[in-house]
Amino acid sequence: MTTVLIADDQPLQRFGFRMLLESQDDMTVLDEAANGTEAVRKAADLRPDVVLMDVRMPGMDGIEATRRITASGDRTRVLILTTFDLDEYAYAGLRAGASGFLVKDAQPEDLLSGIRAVASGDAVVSPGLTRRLLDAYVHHLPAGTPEATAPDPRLAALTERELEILTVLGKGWTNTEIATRLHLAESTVKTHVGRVLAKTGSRDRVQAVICAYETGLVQP
Amino acid sequence: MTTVLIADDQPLQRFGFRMLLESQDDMTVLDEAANGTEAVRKAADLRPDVVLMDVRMPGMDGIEATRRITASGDRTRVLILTTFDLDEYAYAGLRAGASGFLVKDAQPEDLLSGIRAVASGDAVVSPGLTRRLLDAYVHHLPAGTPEATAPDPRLAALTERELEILTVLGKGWTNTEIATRLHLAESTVKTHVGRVLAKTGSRDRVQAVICAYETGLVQP
DNA sequence: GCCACGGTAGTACCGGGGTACCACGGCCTC
DNA sequence: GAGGCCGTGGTACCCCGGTACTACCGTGGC
Repeated sequence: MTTVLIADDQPLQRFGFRMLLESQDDMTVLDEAANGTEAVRKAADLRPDVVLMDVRMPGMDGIEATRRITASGDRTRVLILTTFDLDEYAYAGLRAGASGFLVKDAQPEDLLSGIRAVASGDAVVSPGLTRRLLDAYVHHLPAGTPEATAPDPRLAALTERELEILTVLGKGWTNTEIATRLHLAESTVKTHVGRVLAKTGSRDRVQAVICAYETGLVQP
Repeated sequence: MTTVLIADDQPLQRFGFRMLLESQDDMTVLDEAANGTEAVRKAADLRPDVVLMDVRMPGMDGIEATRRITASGDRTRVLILTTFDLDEYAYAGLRAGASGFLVKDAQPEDLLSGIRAVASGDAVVSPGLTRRLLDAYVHHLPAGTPEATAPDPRLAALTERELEILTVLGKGWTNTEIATRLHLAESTVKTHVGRVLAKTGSRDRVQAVICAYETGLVQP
């Protein structure tokens, strides 16, 4: 069950969100807040999974409230909602620690799936902003990916496929899961896993996962 | 009306996508392709608004096909679909010019709204990847993220002994090793491990180790 | 006194994981 | 064409890991 705190200065807006969220089996609205100060206090009090945060509010605004909530150390995630997808708001909100940024004219389903994604630790931003973020990101990293090609000697002997297998081992997948999701026979998976263990000097998949973390192939 | 070309080597998968898309009033499937070469040819021929592109295909893969399609100068956008969100695929695909990257286990509505977003020039990536992109992006900005993670709630329920067990699980120890090195009976170790798994929501010790890394209990 | 909780330990059972081996097609390089 | 590497698949076997119970003993709180 995902618990939500709604922070918005417009009662009618809050009502709409509450109706939408309460119609879902897996969501419940803990409380509402009409400004940033109230949002920070109630977030600390109720420890909701997600705070639905409006940007423009009297007194403390949503950005500052987001900063304080994410700085508190609680697990609470903030999803910022605004009427316009002005970049200044978005970037400021994301730098303040928000897990997402959606425009209010999004489809209800988008809002719901956004809340679910944020609650599970993922991030969500509206498509228009994604485009701009992506451009900025690709522009910032012209050549390679963060971990372009593994420099760690322990992974040097691994083939592409074996690196792939090691990566999904790092996700905690079982052999049968790997088989179905990669469209392979389980015997093939076992062969690959066996070779990964041999080449990385791991006794079992647990040590292989540790190896994956230590080499930076997968990251927490 | 958004025109779409479906590129996937699995006929059943293509059929599913076609059924879903054709059920929408504003979409039409121009044609299908079973590999990258075919996708490039048909994209140049039919000039679809969007190409739904699978990554893994025999012959030319989806990444290379994406590169050629976006390099052609046509207005055609490419939305990459894959079974799992391995970063290598995502980054490679996005660098190849794709406008989006979604995992196949996404909700049908997410796929549809993704196609519409891409067709209108926006970009879409799956929530999990958004998180990582965002982290990388924010990390590149002057103002850092206040990611001060206090003791993770997933570990809150664990007793001292159980934290100890989880820590040595993170070292890759087997049950018998834990037993001898901590001077316990193996049955006791099993009891502890079982409780750790239950409390951390892990299916097996592999997932528990991942949890240990993600919570920062053990570090690479 | 009693109860809850944490740590310890036991038994029984079964499924998945890991090993050892073999095999075949595709691709590359001599 | 021969050989090697890689990815794929198969069979057979054994053991560890995980589950589902139950049980006892301290300690601390009411």
